[in-house]
Amino acid sequence: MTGKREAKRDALRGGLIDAATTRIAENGLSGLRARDITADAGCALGALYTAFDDLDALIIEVNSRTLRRIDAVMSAAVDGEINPGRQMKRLAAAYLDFARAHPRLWRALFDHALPEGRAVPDWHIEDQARLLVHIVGPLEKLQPALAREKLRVRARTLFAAVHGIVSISLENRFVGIPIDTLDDELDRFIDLLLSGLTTASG
Amino acid sequence: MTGKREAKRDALRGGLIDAATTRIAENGLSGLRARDITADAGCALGALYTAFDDLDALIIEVNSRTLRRIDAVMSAAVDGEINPGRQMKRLAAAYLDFARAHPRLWRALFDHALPEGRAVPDWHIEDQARLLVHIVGPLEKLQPALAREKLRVRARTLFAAVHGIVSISLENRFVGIPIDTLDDELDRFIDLLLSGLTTASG
DNA sequence: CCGTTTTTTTGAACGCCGTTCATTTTTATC
DNA sequence: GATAAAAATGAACGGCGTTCAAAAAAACGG
Repeated sequence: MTGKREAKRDALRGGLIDAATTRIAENGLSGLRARDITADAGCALGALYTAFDDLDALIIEVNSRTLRRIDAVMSAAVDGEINPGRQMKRLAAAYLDFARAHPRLWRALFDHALPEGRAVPDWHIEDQARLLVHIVGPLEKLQPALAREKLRVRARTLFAAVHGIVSISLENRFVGIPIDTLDDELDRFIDLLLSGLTTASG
Repeated sequence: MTGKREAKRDALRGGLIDAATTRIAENGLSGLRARDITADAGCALGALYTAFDDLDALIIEVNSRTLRRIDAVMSAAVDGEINPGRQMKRLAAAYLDFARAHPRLWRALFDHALPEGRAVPDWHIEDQARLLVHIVGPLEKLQPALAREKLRVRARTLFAAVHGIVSISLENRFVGIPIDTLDDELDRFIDLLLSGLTTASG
């Protein structure tokens, strides 16, 4: 029974991730406290540091889960749609929907920054990069001439643009948009991009 | 000499804003400490709280200054250029340039969030909104049919899109772009928007 | 099963942070 | 220059992430 200890350790890690996820979803990243998480998870304060290097490492786990959830809704969004333009629109709408449904988990993805020197683990960068694959699909149908690497960069640019719109809207920066016109506004914006993508050569 | 006290108070406020600005520019918002600021400004720790409600209020002052600086470079960017499309490109380039030249001050604008309940002062919202005016100018030449309110919303959307691209690039999210291709990539993106803006009716 | 060793868990304690407030120092008034 | 009003001071407070000596649990040999 060597696996007994491993299982216990994994259960502890899972419980802590669950507790942290709930706390972030309810109070946001800035309201996250190690003492609250461990109390919710039913373990001692110090236990957190036996399961993770520090609070940042735990947050990265939560964010990784969130990215996988977004990955799933984006996959579902394009399912059954062949037209690349409409795929783009569905992807943007799915992203907006997720952000609106889980604003604090979604914000935690971008609010969390490691202290000065430390680097984000490669596997978590990979979690992020996976989202771009959804954009690359329709994009290469719209711009078949684009080379592989250019395609990745362009996909990131388009994702970033949509993210910026969703982000600044949900944060209510620069005077708020009525929330129900946001869907339309984003849809119009994708139209704008598609119009450019189909006429320009890249 | 009733104004003596006011002058001293203003000098203290100014010194603290200067010190905080330098600290943020060098170490970022997360490395900002009340004790460092007051030491740099040559006053006691408690003095900060006689000049400002709290650290957040001081940060808002720094951010307000930064917004005015961005406002200035955006004004300068369109100066002498009449073509609205080229104005758009210059505005985007100016924004990117500022962000790249002062990354930590620029990031502080978006990283700083007040604790749960508290609202951003109206005058600071106004500082933010002023940036959008620069976009509204060329945009209404490109889409004269757009109504006043729609114009403001659309300007915000375009700003947000550009901001998202700059933001995600400078933070090196989703695998980094070679930094020298970022200018090109942003320029291409504005081309895409312009192509859409001039063909679509909005 | 028990005694012994090894591993894991625990939570009091540490150092650092923003903020406060009794005290001291400076400024204003007569 | 004496007195009153205002402002500046920095030690002290409560709360935070993190550590670590001590306690508890698990593993092992007989």
